[in-house]
Amino acid sequence: MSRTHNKTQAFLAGLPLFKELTAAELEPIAAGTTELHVPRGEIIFNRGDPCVGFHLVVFGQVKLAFLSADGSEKIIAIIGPGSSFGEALMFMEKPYVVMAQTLADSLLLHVSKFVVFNALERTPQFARKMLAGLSRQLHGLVGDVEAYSLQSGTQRVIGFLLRQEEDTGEVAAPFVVTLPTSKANVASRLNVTPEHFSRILHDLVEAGLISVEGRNVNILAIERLRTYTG
Amino acid sequence: MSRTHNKTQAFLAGLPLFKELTAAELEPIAAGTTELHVPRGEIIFNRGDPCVGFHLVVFGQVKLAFLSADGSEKIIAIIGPGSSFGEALMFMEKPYVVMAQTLADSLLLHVSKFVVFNALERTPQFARKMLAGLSRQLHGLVGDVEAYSLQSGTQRVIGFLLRQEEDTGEVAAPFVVTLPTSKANVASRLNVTPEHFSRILHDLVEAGLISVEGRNVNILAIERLRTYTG
DNA sequence: TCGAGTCCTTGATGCGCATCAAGTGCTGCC
DNA sequence: GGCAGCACTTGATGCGCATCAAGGACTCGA
Repeated sequence: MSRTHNKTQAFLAGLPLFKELTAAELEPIAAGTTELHVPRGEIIFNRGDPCVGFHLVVFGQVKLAFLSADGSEKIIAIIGPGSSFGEALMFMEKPYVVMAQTLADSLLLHVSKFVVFNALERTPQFARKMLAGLSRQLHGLVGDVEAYSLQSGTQRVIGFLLRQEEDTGEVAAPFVVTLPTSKANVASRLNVTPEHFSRILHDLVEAGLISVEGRNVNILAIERLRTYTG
Repeated sequence: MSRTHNKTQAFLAGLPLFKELTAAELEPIAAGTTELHVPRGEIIFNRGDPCVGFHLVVFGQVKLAFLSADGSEKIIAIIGPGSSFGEALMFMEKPYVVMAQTLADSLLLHVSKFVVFNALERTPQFARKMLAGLSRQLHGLVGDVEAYSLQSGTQRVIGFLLRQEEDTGEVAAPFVVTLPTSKANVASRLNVTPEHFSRILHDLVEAGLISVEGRNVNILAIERLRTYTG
């Protein structure tokens, strides 16, 4: 076992996905895993590229997006440390349908399809974890579809702000939410234009529900925010 | 083994999901499976109901939808024979986020969480199949998100018509596509109002690309349809 | 200290689509 | 045969949001 594998294995062992595996089970997985140091703005894969494994974010930030015919793009997910992406296509033997690009200098792990499939044969807990991971992603997408279909842009923005709060474990207003990336990126993630996003924030400020300083959003009246319709 | 289990087991054995399992592996799964004869219009589960297994459609048709605050609904999937639904929530230990309702008299199988988890422990091929199934659903939803974000209503309708053609294995125009359910339901699935859907079909007829007779849509010029923008 | 680049805001205009409101045609049922 | 009820269409109107077009505001490097 090389030194690199040791380090990789230590990374893997810390992730929820591999938590319950023994060192002996983890070792072959680490052997099929490569570290990727990717500077900000680099493309990890494009739509149409073949998928030979899946990715994990150790640190940094990655966006998943598709490109429209006219060159503009739509972000469908922003992936942070501890999360993975690209599993689904690995199990379908299909090329990627979205592109992935770093939003910040990042350390990624790429786990090859081969060792994943081997691990599935041997360790049922790993299969359960993978199933749980895919299920979570599916659940998230269902939520997105619901938001896109049933809610206005304003409601999606409010929902996003409130979810950030949940994630950071805050309980009562006032408190600060920091946008995970630029406003333009968040806007794309929420399926509105940057201009519209700006106007929505403006309206929420006018209504006395939030205040904004750069990427920091102060939640001033969380209950009124929850019930705000515009 | 009861007679009912025998029949259930025969159903299961015919499904892709269980194709590679031996009779001995299938038997306990059949034992945890119940047949549901559900008349058209019946609700199978509601948002918020606990999830204790997943469903398979043997024959009939099921819609998955969420309800908006004002009582209207948005269909996110129309499930036909051989397909399953509700797996993701089973693996997440969360209540349903959508409701399911039959669009036609249907025969469903409900496979309990318990036997699924047991089968996962024992048979890796089954885990692979489940992973593939979830991946396919994820892939479909990503496609939906792309369509909602990047395409117009007209493009979604055209995409839908062309996909029906793929599914039925047709190759060259002219040929007939039959809508899987009422126009209002298809419209909801495509995230447009029934009125708008009607106008879109009207436009396509005017452009000489299709003709419509009830639920049958004649594709007259498939290539021009592919490139039509409005 | 200037200019250039990024990121964001603000305003004017218009399109896509929903909404509201009547129809029309069909099927079934007494 | 006539009426009820559903599925669909057609028309008028308006809202939500994109688009196009200029600005600010901040950071950086020379």
